[in-house]
Amino acid sequence: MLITVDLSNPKPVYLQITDAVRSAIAHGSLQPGDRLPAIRETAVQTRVNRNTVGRAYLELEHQGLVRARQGSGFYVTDDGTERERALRQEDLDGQVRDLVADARLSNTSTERLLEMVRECAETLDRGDDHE
Amino acid sequence: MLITVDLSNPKPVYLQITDAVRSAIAHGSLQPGDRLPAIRETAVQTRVNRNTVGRAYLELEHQGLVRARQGSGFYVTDDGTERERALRQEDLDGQVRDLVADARLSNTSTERLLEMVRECAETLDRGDDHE
Amino acid sequence: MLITVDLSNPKPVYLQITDAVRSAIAHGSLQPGDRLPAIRETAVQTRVNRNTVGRAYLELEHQGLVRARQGSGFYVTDDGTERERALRQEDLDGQVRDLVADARLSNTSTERLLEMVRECAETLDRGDDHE
Amino acid sequence: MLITVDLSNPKPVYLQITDAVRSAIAHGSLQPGDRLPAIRETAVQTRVNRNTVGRAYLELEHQGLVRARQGSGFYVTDDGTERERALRQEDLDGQVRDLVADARLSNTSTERLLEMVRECAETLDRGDDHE
DNA sequence: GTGGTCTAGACCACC
DNA sequence: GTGGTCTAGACCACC
Repeated sequence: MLITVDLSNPKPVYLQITDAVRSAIAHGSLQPGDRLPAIRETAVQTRVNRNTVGRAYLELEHQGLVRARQGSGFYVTDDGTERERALRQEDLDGQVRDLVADARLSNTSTERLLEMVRECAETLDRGDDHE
Repeated sequence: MLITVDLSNPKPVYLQITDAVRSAIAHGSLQPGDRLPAIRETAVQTRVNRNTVGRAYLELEHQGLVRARQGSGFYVTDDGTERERALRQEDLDGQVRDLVADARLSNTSTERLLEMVRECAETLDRGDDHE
Repeated sequence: MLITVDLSNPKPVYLQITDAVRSAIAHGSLQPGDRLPAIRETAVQTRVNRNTVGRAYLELEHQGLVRARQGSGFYVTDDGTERERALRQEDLDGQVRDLVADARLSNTSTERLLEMVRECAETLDRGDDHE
Repeated sequence: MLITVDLSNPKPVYLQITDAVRSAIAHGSLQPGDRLPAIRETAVQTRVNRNTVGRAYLELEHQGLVRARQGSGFYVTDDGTERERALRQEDLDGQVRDLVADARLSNTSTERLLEMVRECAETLDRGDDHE
């Protein structure tokens, strides 16, 4: 798994790191029992301070996705994959609720909203093809 | 125009106020040249501090929707209605983009996403019926 | 002398009226001893409330430019013309001081500032020719 | 960068702070990506309330010069330097237009106005020499 | 630690 | 009356 960090991105660096790890867990490139890249290693590779990487890993531990083993490293928990998917689904559900509510507030019909989502997805697809 | 504030709503009070005014502008109940209710008046009516209402109005001024006249009040700008509609569309566009991007990150297909939006809208509709 | 009021102008109506009267005094079309148009007359002619015109005249009285005579009307004071010119000069002096100070703050040289003033005046002249 | 506040200055404190930051951006001592001194830090250093500093920073954010990152601080935006220079030019242009227009209203010739500006600048220069 | 929101209350300028 | 500025201090979210 590869972790990339963009310092010009307004998203905090530690969140960029947790997102990268979470994506790897969601995609299966990191599975229950797998070890995360060492903090030092990730710090060197991303040119980020070790404390920042440590904080990102600690955050993942708080979410129950990984577990630290003294002197050994961070490992994806047994139910890490499930938890990750559940968390992600919750986030997406919340976003959809917010979007639908805001569309109401701006007098945008459900049909128009669905169209906007479809168009946006297609634009992204076309962009992906070219990359 | 009526401004209501819900303190249990996680959305900051000052944004609830800007939203109420923006809706009134969008719906035409506040038109270019119209005066907003005075800061003190809105403060009393919503039981919110004057400063908070003032901050909401300042925000609206920064968005170019209203303009303060010293000693007189806040008035909807000449292009307030257009600006309001343009801003609203921008906001929704951004939300849709974020949602679609996040759906990708969680391996949610566009079809599934559209379904989620449709379901959420229907749930809201049913809720509206009962109220 | 003609007083015109533009309701869409952000400048308060009563100030538009005092400005018109002051200009008439400065230009000499209203001289010491001359009577101002009656409040009622001006109100009808400008389609503005009588109270607003009254307030404008009161303001002019506070500035020592005119004097009310019970049951007769408002008259330009003996030293109205001088006072008007002195007030106007003061205002302009203050504006010049502010401008020069602000130019300093924005690293604009005096030469550049003089050029800006000259250009702006020429543009106004050209605009005036065409009207 | 050093921010100084003069309570005897009629200019509102929060604008004195925005001016100081804007000057630092214009001069290059604050560049895109640089962090502004923390709100609390500036508040202590200038002996001004936190809210007032916060309001100044918010103003800068509305002008697109800086951007807040939750829990991290305020950072000069990528196009902050350009925006700052464009805003500054706009401000000065507006002031010059107002001055020239007011000079017309008081029958002051362009030549006389230029002279006033020149004199005022020289007086300021002499004052600066003595300091 | 950082910024974000809110209140209560004072005082001011313009009107 | 109207909005504009400022303080002191509380509490919160994110970090």
